[in-house]
Amino acid sequence: MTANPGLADVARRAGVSVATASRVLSGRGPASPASRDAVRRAAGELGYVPHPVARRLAERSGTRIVLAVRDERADILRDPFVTRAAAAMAAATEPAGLGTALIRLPLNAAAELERLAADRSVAALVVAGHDRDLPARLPGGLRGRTAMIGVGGSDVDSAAGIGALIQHLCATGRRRIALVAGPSWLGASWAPLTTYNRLMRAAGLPARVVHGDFTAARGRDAAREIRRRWPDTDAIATVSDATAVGVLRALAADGVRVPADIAVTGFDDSPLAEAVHPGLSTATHPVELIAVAAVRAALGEPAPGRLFPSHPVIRGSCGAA
Amino acid sequence: MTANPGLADVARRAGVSVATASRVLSGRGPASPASRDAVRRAAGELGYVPHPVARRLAERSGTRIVLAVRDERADILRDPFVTRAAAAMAAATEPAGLGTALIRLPLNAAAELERLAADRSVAALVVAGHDRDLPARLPGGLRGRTAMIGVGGSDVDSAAGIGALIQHLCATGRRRIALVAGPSWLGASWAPLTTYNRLMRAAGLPARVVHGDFTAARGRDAAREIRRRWPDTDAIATVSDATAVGVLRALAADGVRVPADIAVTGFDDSPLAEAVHPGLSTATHPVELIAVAAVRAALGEPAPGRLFPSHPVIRGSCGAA
DNA sequence: CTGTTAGCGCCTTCAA
DNA sequence: TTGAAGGCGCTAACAG
Repeated sequence: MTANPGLADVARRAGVSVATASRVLSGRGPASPASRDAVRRAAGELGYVPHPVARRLAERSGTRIVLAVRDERADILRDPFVTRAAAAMAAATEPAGLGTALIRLPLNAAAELERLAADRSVAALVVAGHDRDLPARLPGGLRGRTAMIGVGGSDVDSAAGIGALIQHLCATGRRRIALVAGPSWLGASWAPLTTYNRLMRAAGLPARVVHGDFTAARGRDAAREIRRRWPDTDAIATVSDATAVGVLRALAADGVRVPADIAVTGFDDSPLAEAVHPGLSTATHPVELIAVAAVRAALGEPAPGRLFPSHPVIRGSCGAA
Repeated sequence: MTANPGLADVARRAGVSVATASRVLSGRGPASPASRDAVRRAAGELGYVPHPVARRLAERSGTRIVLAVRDERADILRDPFVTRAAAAMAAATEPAGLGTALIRLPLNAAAELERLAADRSVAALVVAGHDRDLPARLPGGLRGRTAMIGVGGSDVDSAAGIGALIQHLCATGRRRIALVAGPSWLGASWAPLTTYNRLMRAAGLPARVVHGDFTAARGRDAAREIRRRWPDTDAIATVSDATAVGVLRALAADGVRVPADIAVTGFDDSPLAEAVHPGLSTATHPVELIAVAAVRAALGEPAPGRLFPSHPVIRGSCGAA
């Protein structure tokens, strides 16, 4: 077996020029059915495999997608949400001959953004955990090849998912429902919060909100704060499984029965949800679909959608009172 | 601001040829101190950023590392271990201008391996979850640029980590210690198992082994099997947190107290371990370090090591009897 | 619709 | 130690 056949070999065997072979194989320019067939057949017979790197160089398009996670925490790249998204992107970029790179972007990182914009190996950028005004501060060179995960980009319909859980709580007799919301600076916190407020108002129930941060530690504190401020609370909804786990731990430690005394719900449907006892009622978070949609959007391909459904998963933590 | 400066611009400004500029900036060929300085300065003043894609094309080296996970389960790419490893690799490849791609490799996947070998965008391959004989079946083109994660490659010192947990069990008075080992076909199952056997023999204790598969469901069944076969068991060690969680669930459901009646240990120090109640004693699994070492090894760079330490993390699940 | 001709930006022999 | 020249493999104008 000789070295890898190149486009020239295919063209020669098909009796056409390299330009025509290129057009056929890359699916861009025009080509007659006849030469189309000839090229395809020749490529097949030769076992031709295009060289993605050469292709990308010629079309000046870069060979990798960078997932930039905006967060101040140094260990954010180990966060389960981030690893799931990065892995999904790495899987999604494989068939295209591309790769995925992962980077943390401190909130104030203009220099890093400039560097990414100047790096011609970057085909596209996907940003997660952004605030509202990031798009405006994006270097010009990145515009048109950047997609967002979260508010304003590919996102989970957290309002629907958490809304369904809250309605389930109402339907099963809970009347004093508190919410551990997300951090107020994060855009993603807004939808669940307004949904909660709307549902409480519609049902004539009081709104009881404290803010969390997606950690179990804060969930613990939040649970205690809620019980101190509103002792008759009979349900605690949260916006992340990790937070809900913290709530469960605090309630168990304080001798509160779940779900008999207080029902608890999470969000994400992570492995945690079915590991704890009682099983945590939660709602799904299709991170993989979202990540893939963001990749396609960033590459300028038709994306399969922007808002992905979240389905409630009912387990023991919000059973009958 | 003009377009991105190229090597030619740098060379012109430094008063040397592009060849010399290339030698200096790529750090390969010889170069006199004088031209070295001139080139470096020119590059700095121009804000020169090399084009990784062009460079890789010229040196025929590929632009991405592929992580291939060998498993029959279609959803293996969502496994927390896999996502952690993929994310770590995506982070590790970023500074080099490379990317990471993720792919599942069925056990019998010669064709896929051939495809990877023929794909010139693949700089290197990292294989996880392999069996012993994979290296021998690797296509020739992949040899020299493939690294393994697990037995025979970059791995966690699971024998030490799990050994420490078992010794802790012994030291705290456990005498009937069972092990839920890994699947027998997996090379990684061997080290913990032999360590367990050795420790039991040394302590004059009976060996009680059943096989698991890293799932909670199997952990449940394994716990029941153990209690049926050896009713006086007072500790159950496992080789994964997920399995241990299944064990905990089964014991709780059957009215067995942990740790009073039976102590339980896991492995991985995953988020599950501190979410469950009682907290799961486990040992750390430095997946990130392992993944990075595998990347370096696959790229032919000096790797920081092959066997990474695992430290026990003691929580409530193996407290005093 | 097709072929010719330049690149894409860098590396690397080779002779000097 | 240096420079000139020829790739790396493919795409993209531009005539035909």
